[in-house]
Amino acid sequence: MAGVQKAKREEASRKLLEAAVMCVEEKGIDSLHAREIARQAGYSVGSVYKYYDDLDAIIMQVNSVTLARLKQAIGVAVADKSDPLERLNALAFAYYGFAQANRKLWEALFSHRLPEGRSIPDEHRQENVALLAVIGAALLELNPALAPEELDARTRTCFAAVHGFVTVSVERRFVGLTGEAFADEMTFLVEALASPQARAPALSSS
Amino acid sequence: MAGVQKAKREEASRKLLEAAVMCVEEKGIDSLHAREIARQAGYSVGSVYKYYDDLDAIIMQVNSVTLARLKQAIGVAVADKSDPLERLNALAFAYYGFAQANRKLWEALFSHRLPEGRSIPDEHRQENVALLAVIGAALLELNPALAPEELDARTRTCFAAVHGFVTVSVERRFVGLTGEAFADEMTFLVEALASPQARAPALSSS
DNA sequence: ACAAAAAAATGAACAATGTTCATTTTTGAG
DNA sequence: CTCAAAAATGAACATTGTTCATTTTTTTGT
Repeated sequence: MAGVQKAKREEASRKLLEAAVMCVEEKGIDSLHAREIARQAGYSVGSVYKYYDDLDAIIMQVNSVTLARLKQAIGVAVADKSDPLERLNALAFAYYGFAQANRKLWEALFSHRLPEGRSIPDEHRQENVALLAVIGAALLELNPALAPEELDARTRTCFAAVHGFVTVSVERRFVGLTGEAFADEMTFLVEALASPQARAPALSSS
Repeated sequence: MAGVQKAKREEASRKLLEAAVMCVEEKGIDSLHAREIARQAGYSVGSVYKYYDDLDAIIMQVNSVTLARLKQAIGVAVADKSDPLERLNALAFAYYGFAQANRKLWEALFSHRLPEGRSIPDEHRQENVALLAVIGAALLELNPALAPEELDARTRTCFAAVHGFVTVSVERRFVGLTGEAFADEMTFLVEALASPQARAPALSSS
């Protein structure tokens, strides 16, 4: 019966990761503890460290799961939109909807800072690039004259601005906006960002 | 010699807070430890808990200090600008400059989530209101037709969008923009947000 | 000025948690 | 079937937040 070891390895790391995701979903990243992960997965503490270097490594994997789910949610939201502005709007609302519906996972994704030396794994960067590509494509449609570097910069700007808007809304750091006002503002933001060429010329008064 | 106790109390809580601020500045919020605060302040661990309920309480105080400094920096940057758009731009760049120059304090300000039950102290909200007032005033000048609630919502939107742009840039979560491209994008963002009335009418398609 | 009470300060102790590793249990190869 | 390799365990250690009995300092009443 060869192959049992491999199966065990895979099952263990999978179950541990699933348990970690559940922990974060339920109690937030600050309550993610090795012993609790082990307990929920049905293993002992030691096994956690057999499959993951440390808790930071697990958090990164949890964040990968979150990113995959986000990508999925966004893909669905954008799928049937042919108009680029409409697509950007759908994207922004999907982003917000995901953050709202997966608050703790989403917070973990953006609030976790890794210790001094380590940097974000390429896998994460790649996931983000995929997300940015959707924005970039829509912006280019709306704005065919943009040079590649400009498009790239603008894409990041748009993402960052919407990300900030969503963050402030979701985390309720300040008084949040009510449903309708929120939607109006989000739409305003997206339109303001999306179509710079439609703007009146800048004021000449210095 | 009455009054020694009061002086001691004040000195102790001040020194402890100063030590905490230094700890965060140097090593970041995740390395803020009660024993280290006590050591740097010249007290024992117990005294930390005599003057502050727990580390969360200290972090809040540290964040208050940061907010005060931010307010100061912004006030200076905005002081001599009479043109509202120029003022908004200066505000945004000052915000970024502060975040960049006080990275760890700034990260502590926005990455610290308090445990489930507790909420942000009114003092913090007030500090933020002061910041938002500067934005609101400029927006109103640019856009006198805005009703109070609209102005309020728009103010928060503008703050949140710039905040997001600054956050993404400062935290280098994705590839950051270089100096000049950054400044261009920031200016674009501020202008796009500031003058909605100058925009072309929304597309009627759909 | 002195003694007792109140306040300030201490640091040992406890609990929770990240992490390691010697030991035990399970699996694979010959 | 035997034994080496892998998987799994859980005791043990270090760090850290937090508490509290004890000690030191200050105030108050006489």
